[in-house]
Amino acid sequence: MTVSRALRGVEGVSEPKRAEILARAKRMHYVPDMTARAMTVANSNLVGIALPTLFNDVFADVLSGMRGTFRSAGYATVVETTDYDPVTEAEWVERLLSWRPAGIVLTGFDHAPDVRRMLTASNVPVVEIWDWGRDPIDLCVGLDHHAAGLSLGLHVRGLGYQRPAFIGAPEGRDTRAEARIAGLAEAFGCALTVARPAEANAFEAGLAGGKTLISRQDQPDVMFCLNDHIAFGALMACQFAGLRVPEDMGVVGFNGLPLTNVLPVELTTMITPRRQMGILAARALLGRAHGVVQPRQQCLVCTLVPGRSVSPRV
Amino acid sequence: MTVSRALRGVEGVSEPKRAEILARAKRMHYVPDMTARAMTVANSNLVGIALPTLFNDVFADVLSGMRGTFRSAGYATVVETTDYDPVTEAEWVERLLSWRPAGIVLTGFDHAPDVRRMLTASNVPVVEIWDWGRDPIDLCVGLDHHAAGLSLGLHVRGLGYQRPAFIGAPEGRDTRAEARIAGLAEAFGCALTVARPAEANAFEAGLAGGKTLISRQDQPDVMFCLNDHIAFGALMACQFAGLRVPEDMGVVGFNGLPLTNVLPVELTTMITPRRQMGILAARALLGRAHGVVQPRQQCLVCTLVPGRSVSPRV
DNA sequence: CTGTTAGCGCCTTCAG
DNA sequence: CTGAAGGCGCTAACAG
Repeated sequence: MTVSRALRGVEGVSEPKRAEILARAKRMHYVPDMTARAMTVANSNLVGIALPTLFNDVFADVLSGMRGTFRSAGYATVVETTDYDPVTEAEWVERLLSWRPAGIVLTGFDHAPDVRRMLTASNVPVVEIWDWGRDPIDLCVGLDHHAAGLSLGLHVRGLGYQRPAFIGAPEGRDTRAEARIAGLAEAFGCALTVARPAEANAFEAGLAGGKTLISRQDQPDVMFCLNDHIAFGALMACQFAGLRVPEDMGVVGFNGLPLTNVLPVELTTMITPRRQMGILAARALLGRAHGVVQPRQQCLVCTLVPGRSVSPRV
Repeated sequence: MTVSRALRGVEGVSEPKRAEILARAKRMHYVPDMTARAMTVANSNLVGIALPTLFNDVFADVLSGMRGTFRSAGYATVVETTDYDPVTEAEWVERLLSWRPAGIVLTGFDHAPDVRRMLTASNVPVVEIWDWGRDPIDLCVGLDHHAAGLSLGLHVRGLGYQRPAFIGAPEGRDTRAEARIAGLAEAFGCALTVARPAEANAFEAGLAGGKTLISRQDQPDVMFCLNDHIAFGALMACQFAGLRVPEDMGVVGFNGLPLTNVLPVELTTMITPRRQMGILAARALLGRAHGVVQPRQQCLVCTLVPGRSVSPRV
């Protein structure tokens, strides 16, 4: 018992004894058993995180922020990628719950029906990230994608563009895109032509989507892209088609990744506070786990970055 | 006890009873407690994976392959990123061991001194990936980076290039680069000019490194890059400097990412079997955990992809 | 096929 | 400040 106290750094052990215990533990390479500890305290220091994908650096940034915060608070993180599939997510949540996690982070609001029930029943703190504005299971730290679309749309429309198009992901794979498209449509006062290339890789999807849109009868004059990777592919599609950017075609990205600092044409995009979102989500979860009342929803601001990939129309 | 057997799907429960148990468990939202199970069997179904980074899609590919294999075998994965820091890795290994993992995957051979001792003492199966050819802790599934460098070097030298340079990561951040550089040097029979830009982001590092090399007195005639992202940055540096690729400057990447299918100049690169490496590493670990004897080292082959970013010199 | 016994390693509670 | 008792939820081993 004294050993347990000493190793945990709890009050109530004399200094000499504590020192001796620590020394011996080190000498015999003693490793405490977290599974046993988790069982007695009925609550581990594990946090589960479900992200749609780790490709393209976007959620890798979010994760990086979260992980740093959790780690310095002494929590271990278990990451799963769902590939935007609610069923995968639900299965993972179920398995994760059996580990008695201290908290769970999910991406977006689109979950399998069971998930909400399982989570509320389990009474584990939950944070939903990235999306914002709908009814969260517990807490939410995200972005207003509709507002982001609206803001981008107003900026670009103000430059004189009139025939907006959107390059996104395959149907149902990312509902944030729908909110963004709605915001853009509101800004332009018209529906957008939407390309949903099937390519799994974002660069290739951008290239394919760009080609599709360029070859349309009613060629758009600006292509909004789901993310910067797709925007790069779209830029290349313009180049291959002999279209000048921004004179013949505008291109707009999303996320403000470092990639955009290296492109041949300075990309108009919107910086998403990914790392900060991770940090705030982690803090919210930790606060919640420690019984501190948290705001139910936090909406982070995005920053428009005007580049040369759109310019005033004549 | 019968419940335990039924829920685990073990032999020796009558069909009606099993059905009833499953139904009741479902109805009452019963979730088995993995911490308790892990404690009794003294071995969880958790696999720990340490990767240097999840940015740039390279290790995300490896991870994707591993995860699929582990998942279908019923194992959960815990991923940590070390940012190429052996100390971070060591701390993580220590924490992980307290969860009694079924296995551990590490990247490369450069570990803190403690790590090897802790792992051999713990008797947990270990696979080291990505690198190859040194003395593994337990098992190894990787690439021969020296051979890859040699092969790329011979190809490019055969085209008539004579002044090779390399754009890599900051000192000590990636020892695989050293092996690759050595292979290149062997192919060219001369030392390479090496740029180690400090930029954290690979695209920006490539741009900065390319600029540095281009502005040198003894300008190289070909730039080998640590990875395709850096190669893209280097391509942009050439474009900004008014150098034609491949006429004035050759550029060579590494990894064969989808990105290379979208570049303005078809990039000469080397495909690394990342996903396959993940799958094989996972299989090796699972086999080991089930007592099947595994080859101590597996070396996967890379595939040279000749592109137009280097061409025969006149 | 079903159930009983015992113990995994730790921590809460309560006595010295 | 230190230790003894008991139990967390599960399963291996052993009866019935």
